[in-house]
Amino acid sequence: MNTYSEENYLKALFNLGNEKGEVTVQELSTQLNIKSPSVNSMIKKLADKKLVHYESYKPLRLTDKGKKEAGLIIRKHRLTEMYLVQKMEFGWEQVHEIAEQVEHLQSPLFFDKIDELLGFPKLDPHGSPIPDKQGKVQWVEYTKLSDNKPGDQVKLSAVTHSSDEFLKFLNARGLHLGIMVNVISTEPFDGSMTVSYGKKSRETLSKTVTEKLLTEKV
Amino acid sequence: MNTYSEENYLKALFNLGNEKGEVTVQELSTQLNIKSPSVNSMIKKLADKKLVHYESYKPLRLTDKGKKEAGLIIRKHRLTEMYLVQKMEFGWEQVHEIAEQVEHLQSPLFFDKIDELLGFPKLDPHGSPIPDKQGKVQWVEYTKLSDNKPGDQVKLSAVTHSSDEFLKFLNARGLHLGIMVNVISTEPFDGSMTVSYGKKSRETLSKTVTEKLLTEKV
DNA sequence: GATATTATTTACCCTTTCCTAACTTAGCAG
DNA sequence: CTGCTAAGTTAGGAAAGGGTAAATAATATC
Repeated sequence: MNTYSEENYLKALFNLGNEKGEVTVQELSTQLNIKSPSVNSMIKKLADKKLVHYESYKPLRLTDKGKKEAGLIIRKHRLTEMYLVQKMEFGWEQVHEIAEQVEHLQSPLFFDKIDELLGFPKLDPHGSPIPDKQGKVQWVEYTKLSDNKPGDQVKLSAVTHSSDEFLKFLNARGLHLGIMVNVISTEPFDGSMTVSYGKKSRETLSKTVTEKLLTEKV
Repeated sequence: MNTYSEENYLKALFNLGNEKGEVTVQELSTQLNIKSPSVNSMIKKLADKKLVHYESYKPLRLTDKGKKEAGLIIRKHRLTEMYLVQKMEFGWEQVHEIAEQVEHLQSPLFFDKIDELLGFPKLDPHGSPIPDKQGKVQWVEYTKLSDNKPGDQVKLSAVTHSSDEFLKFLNARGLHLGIMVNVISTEPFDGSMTVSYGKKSRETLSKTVTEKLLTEKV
């Protein structure tokens, strides 16, 4: 079994991995708020446990074993978030912090029950896929809102960040998952985008926001 | 805030305390499965934090501050157990282990919500009182089943141990909280007791069992 | 009251996971 | 190709929370 700290490293490696699954020591250090020498030594420990591919001065990559274990932690995190929203009346902006703690609980019984009570959900409240019991993630193809063109009509399906502030920002503007968004225009200068949705006929969103929103064509 | 380990010490001190609230190093050591020198040094740390009264070679006692913090941990434990049984379809014999972990979560929001969803319960699934938000326990006066006399009719209201094996033993015999029990006879030799309840007209229980069952006169 | 036993404490050590300071390597600018 | 910079690494150390072995205090027994 992995320690609390090891689990956090695995999760961060999983979340930070680019297309190739590569992560630098520095990125990990920033994400975890742990200085790089400490990260370095923990990575060696994870490499000993065959969870991470490690070569000096090369980017880090999870092994298949590491990916699986990370996936299982993320599964617990996302199942928890879904349970908190669906069964305990929490808002989608409140659940991340609680799930950060609950994900470390060791009780298959507990998470199986959550899964069952939720009817084996495939997505969490932020639209992220819930890994299966083998830790495998079923990737869904989404397009960033920022990559859409004027005239496009898309469904808001997921967000890539779930910080309290960002989700409150969306709440305040009536932006929730499932809503249809029409792209009216884009501003080449700063990448901002003017859209309409629900009762809003004109709303301008900065690129910082639109690139964190994932959409599907309908 | 206290660490995970400190919380376990506080809880154990609370649970082991006799009428005077006294606990020996050895009792703590046994309960926590930690050798006494380690217990001794942790106790000094807790004494520095004003959570425990400590004098060399004297029994240990929680301070008022210590009692309060222990009470709040036990509150989280018992609320969790109640939630697991009432809202998640777990059996009363399954919830202790999960609650041992959940009790360490830091999220007032989460536990307040549980409390609310349960309708502010006063007792957990084993009949133990749930401390209030100040960590205060409302003691209820129960009599051990073993202290009753032949002819007594009592209600089974609580158990003093919640190990999986003991609760399964009770389940197997149809003994659940709230059931009425009639004392038929007691055996002076080994302290065993013959009782009737529900559909059972004769059932003999060892003293080991009857002294773990708490009853009320009706 | 002396001695034997048990409980508690002290001294010292180990592992985990973090840190800072100093060094090394890789990659880029000129 | 040389040297600079940034990223990564090594060395050494601290705090937390465990452990063993040995010393000391309290308690029980004769």
